[in-house]
Amino acid sequence: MSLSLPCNPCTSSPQLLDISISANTNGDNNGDDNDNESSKKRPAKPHVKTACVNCKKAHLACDLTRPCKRCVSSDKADTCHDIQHKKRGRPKLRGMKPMHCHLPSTFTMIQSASTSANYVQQHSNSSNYQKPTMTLFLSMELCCARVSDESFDFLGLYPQEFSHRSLYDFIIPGNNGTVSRIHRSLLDNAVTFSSGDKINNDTTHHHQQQQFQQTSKARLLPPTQRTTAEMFIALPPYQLATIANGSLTLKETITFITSDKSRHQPLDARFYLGGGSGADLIRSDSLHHLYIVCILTVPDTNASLASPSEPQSLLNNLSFTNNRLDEPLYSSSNTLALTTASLPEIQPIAFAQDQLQLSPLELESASILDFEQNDPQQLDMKRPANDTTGTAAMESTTSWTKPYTTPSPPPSPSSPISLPLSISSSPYRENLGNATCPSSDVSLHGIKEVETLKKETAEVAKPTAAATATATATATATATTQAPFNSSSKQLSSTSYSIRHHHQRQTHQQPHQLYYQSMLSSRLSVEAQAFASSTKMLTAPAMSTPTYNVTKSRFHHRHTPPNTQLYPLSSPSSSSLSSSSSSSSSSSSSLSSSPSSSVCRTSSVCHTTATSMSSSAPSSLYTLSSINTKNIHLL
DNA sequence: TATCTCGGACTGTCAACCAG
DNA sequence: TGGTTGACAGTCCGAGATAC
Repeated sequence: MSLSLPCNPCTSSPQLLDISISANTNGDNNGDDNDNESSKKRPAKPHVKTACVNCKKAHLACDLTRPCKRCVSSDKADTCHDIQHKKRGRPKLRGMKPMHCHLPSTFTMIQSASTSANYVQQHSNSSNYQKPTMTLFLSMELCCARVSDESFDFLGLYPQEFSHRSLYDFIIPGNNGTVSRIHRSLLDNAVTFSSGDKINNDTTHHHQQQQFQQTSKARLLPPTQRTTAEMFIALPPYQLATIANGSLTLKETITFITSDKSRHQPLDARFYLGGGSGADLIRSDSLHHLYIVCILTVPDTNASLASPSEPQSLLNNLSFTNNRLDEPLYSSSNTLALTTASLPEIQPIAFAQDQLQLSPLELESASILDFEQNDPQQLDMKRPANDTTGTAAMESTTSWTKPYTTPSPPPSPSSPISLPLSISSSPYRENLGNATCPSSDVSLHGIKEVETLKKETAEVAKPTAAATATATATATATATTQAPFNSSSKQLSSTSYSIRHHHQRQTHQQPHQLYYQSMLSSRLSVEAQAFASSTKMLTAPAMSTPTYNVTKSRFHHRHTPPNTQLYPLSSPSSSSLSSSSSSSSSSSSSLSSSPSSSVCRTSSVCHTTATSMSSSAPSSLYTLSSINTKNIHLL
């Protein structure tokens, strides 16, 4: 008769493990006549406290070692790691907790503590206003690596519930496009920032600008941090929240799905590239440290009415005080010292938003325009200042501030917020064209300066673009390709088109598209998946995932349609997931599906990056078969 | 035959509830 | 306050499916 020993966590210790096993052995020896009973009852083998991701996926026994024996035997040692568990036990009654109550949490406390270190508390009385913020640290694939405790207050979801899952899982399907575009913008921001690692600080401003233009070019983004990266756990939140040198900050109101799936919660979201682990967009060798930070706040109707004369935080390092994240980032008085003419030296000029490029993303690309047109006040982009890693070139940006798109009424002429600097500074914004500029909160002065800058940039761009047709994306391309969308630049259209088409023939790809090809996660946006599928990795750079020998794969036989060339990202879905897949993304379905199993599968996909998938073919089997790519086949 | 998938049993954890 | 209950999450057995 076997002994049914409780699987106490203490049994994880080797000593107790041995005791329990021996007890079981004794029990079996004493009662071998009850085979039927013993066969029904579980053996007393204690469960490990945490199974590795591979064993969990396979529903197989794991052990305490890492890599576990099973992973070693199955050649999956490189992907053998623990996953973050959800909170066990009966959940607290969610209805008992008032929404958005600001309970002290470790995360918040740490973040608050960071205020003194990384934030500038410009006005003392602003500290009286405490607004809870929810922070998400995401991989460059928008998979959640770490989430602050406020997730429960905001969405009724525990931080663990975000683990390794895509951000798309938590937003309404209608916002997929918005998030996708933000994602794309961040990727472009990362990929097309100046590749000139060294800019001579002694050069004159004009020379510096030219040098910046010349040294700027598209570059390849190396494999970045996965959601399981140690840094997400090891680094304190305030450090992770540090913005990467050169990153843009994108603001958008995104509607999230709460724990009560029938209820949605709109939140103001700010996205920027995280530099807490040393990522610096100026230094190409640090790009693999990149990740994405998303800060969420509850939309504040009063914020839009905030008077510019109210105490506002100065955009310094992180550009705002963390307890004022909900506020529009009005510039402080010293913002006026900045002029658009000074912007190019620090802006990521190598944006190539070739809107009319005849790529598979044509419609999506054009939607960038819609993005702003449809809701011009939603997108907020500001120049970041940086943290301690700021270079000399970026030091001039430390006072960058940018309150641009808030629902607030246009500032008064006496307001220090007279110039929407981010518009002129951001090539992304520039790319949107004047038609995309919100009319309500942009002063004429600002528009004129924007157009002046565009013209200047375009003039510099023309010869450069013609000479560098082989470049994937350049700032000059930005200046030319945005022309069709810019009514004020029509005089450049003809030239721009010729240059653009020539450029298009050479590359066909934008920076973020290169990234889509390199970071082959099913949790990427539909756009990314579609692009990676359509381009079939033919032009993928050196960082591309090694091709997977699908001839050994089961799903190749199961699911591969005729004449379909398989690539990791575009691998067909498994039969188990195909039923729940949707064209928008697999995210929505996974959220609404059954808890444990679906989460398990979802997280497994999130773990899958180019590196993991390329690690070994057998280990890719599961992932590949789990990827939902129903929409891929529709392309 | 080997390997993989996955339903579901079993068990741990924890908040809510309740009796003393 | 301590015990009980219930809800939920994690582990992994084992049956069935699939590949070779």
